[in-house]
Amino acid sequence: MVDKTKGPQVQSTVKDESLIAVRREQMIQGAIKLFKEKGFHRATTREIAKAAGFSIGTLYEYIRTKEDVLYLVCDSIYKQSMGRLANFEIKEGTVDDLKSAIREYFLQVDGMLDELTIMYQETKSLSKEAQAYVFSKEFEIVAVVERLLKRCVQSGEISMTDKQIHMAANSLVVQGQSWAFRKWALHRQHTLDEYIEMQTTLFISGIKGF
Amino acid sequence: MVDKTKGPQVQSTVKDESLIAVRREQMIQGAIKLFKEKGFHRATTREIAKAAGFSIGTLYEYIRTKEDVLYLVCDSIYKQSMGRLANFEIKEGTVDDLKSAIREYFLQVDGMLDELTIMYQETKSLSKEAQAYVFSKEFEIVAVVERLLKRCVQSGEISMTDKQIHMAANSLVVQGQSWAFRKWALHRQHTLDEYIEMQTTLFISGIKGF
Amino acid sequence: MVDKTKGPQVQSTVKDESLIAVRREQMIQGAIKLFKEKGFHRATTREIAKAAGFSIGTLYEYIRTKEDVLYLVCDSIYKQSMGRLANFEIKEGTVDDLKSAIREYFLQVDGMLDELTIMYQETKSLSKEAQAYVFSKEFEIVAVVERLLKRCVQSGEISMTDKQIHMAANSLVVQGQSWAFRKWALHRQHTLDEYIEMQTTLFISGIKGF
Amino acid sequence: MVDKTKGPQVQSTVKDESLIAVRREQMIQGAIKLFKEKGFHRATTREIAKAAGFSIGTLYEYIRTKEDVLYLVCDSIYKQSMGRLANFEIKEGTVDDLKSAIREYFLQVDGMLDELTIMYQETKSLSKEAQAYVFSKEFEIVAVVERLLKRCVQSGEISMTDKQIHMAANSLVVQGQSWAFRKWALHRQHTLDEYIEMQTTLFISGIKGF
DNA sequence: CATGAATGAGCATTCATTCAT
DNA sequence: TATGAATGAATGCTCATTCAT
Repeated sequence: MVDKTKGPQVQSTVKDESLIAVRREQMIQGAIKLFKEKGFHRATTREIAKAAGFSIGTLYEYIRTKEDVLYLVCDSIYKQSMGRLANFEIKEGTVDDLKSAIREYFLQVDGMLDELTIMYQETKSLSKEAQAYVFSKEFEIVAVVERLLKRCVQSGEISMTDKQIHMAANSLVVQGQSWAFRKWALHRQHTLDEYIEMQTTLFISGIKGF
Repeated sequence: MVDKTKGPQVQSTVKDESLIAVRREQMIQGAIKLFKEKGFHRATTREIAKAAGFSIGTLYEYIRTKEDVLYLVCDSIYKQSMGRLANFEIKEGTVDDLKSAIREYFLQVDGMLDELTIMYQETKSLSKEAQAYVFSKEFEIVAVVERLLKRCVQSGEISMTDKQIHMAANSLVVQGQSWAFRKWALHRQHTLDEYIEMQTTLFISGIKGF
Repeated sequence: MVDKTKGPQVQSTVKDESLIAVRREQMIQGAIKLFKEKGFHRATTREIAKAAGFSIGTLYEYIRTKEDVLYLVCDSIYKQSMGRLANFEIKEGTVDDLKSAIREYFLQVDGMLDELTIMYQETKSLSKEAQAYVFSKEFEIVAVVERLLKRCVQSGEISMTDKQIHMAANSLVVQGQSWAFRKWALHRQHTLDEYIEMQTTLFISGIKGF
Repeated sequence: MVDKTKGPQVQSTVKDESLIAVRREQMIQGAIKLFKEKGFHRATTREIAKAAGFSIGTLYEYIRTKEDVLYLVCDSIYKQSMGRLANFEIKEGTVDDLKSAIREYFLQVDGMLDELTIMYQETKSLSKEAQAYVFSKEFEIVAVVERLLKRCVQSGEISMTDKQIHMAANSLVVQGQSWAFRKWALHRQHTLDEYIEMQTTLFISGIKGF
């Protein structure tokens, strides 16, 4: 049930669609590496082109403005995380399912630490339109968790109102993301497994309190 | 027990310390307003000077680089939140104390929504040195919560290991901050009171699970 | 007695002369349309190619530089006006002949308003060499008028020195062209017929004053 | 009776009005020299700044876009010619007055050959708004001549309708300007005095024909 | 011959910072 | 101390031209 809504499309003067895909992928990978190092604002278009492996002129054959690069990067990251989240859906409504879903989610976050950090720090540099699209993608992720919780409620294992579900889902998602954007605070004190275990306990006990 | 560690000092060609204080306060207030609107990178030094109420020349009498302004702003915001957190300390170790501390903290966050958002989005633009200082301030905030939890453990009301305390304190702090940086996701669905109540339940039940 | 002097030749990698002629005609028509709208400098080679109906690569099979396009356009316009002027020659030397020649010339100008405006505004963008050629074409047009006047002098209907003839011929040509390049000043106040009539009176009475 | 209508104002970040006047004058003089050589499009802003005697940064303290420079140049040229035309007005309505006014006008054109050529070639590069303003200045010049002719009609020395006056005034103005923009065709054949004399005869005899 | 992707020199414009007054 | 004019390195973006397919 992945949302197929297309966000604002980035224009290209190149016609060959598959070439566009290839070049944009190069661009995105180069840009992610660069943005990690210096952030979006300090990265120049020339550096982005170089990191992507082509010239500044070629870069602009595939985008219209520098902001387009950021948008493509953010879009790509979200698509990547949504892709990984898709298999959460097939689970039943037991608490054990929830636990393994949480584990799965945290593992995914851990596999995309830099990407998620970029997303968190640079989204505000997008146009309002692009921001809205990125936020809609974030909503989808929260919605996945909400659906998991609803299933647990339906199965009678836990009891929560819709508001509580919405709030808890947001909390869990944020908690996961904090493993990325609070690296400096968390990674030195906790291993990923420890952290997952503790977060799972905190969350499961927490929602049982409702 | 507020930490008095001074961070990297910002140089000024002006000698009158009280004048420096006055001008920097003007600068910080103007800059916060500006950064809210356009972010640090898009705000120009001229605009900052204008927002502060003096000329670009005067601005540079009180700072050395544009980054200094951001540093002063971040420092000011942290000092402000630390000031408000100070009274948490005087509480005893009951769960009710903890609950009211949580409420107090969330109220504080709600009173500094824009400031905290700026902090979250712009910290990465600081020099490594200044970032380290700002992070140390963040650690202090977490430390306040850790101390609260420890007192609860000491009073026997709850039972947690040090690692769990560290992790839970971080979680709570992040959860509070998310009220600021996930405004778009949370404020339309929940009132502040609702949100505090749910977060409190989630957290208290959660840590009781340890 | 049309001058057959060839101007600087534009190189092409294509060998089929008739194909060259076809493609260049497409190019010239497209370019005229484009230059009307945005002028030579603001029109890109891509746009020229598109307006001509082929790709940028093909465009460059038939020219060497963007300036070549302008040259071909200017050359084409002059050839067109020279072609139309050719029949002036066959007239005798009466003032009535002169009058109808003037009318004919102004009608021709009116049929090439946009083209002449392009010529007037863009000639300076040509290389010195190409400019010289275009000027030589302009001289030919003036020469046509000079010959007309000379015949009137020979027939005894009017009396003018060579210098006066040269100057009057230039004046008439400019006056005609001004119907194109001062459109904004003249077309709202005068119909073409009115204008021709007044110009004819002014000119004929004028030269009779010599 | 110089028109004092202000055209679109060019913004400056500099506050000192008299300094603005000085720097813009430097800019205009440098730009005229440069535009003479290479035209507006081929002149870079850096070259303009250099020709004006200051840095690129300073240039942009006094204008907002490159087009502003062209506008300032055109405006300055028109103001200059209008200033010189002002004294035409004081004449009476004799044909001799007209003759000396014509002479005066042609002398003025001769003193502004390059400037007028720039005007003729670059006006089209201005924005529609700026173009409209420049055209209105041109209308004023024509209007001066119209007034001269009207006075001659009133004094009974010649007889012309309003339409004829409008058309003749335009013709005379164009004829004068052609001394500048057809330099290559006229200056080699005629001295200024010769040219003025012939043009005067042509024009006076011409309008007497109405 | 035709195509269109690739190239990079070149350009307008911005903005942090300095310094003479 | 305060001011604001001057500076020029840096940057996003364009576009004429080339060349492999």
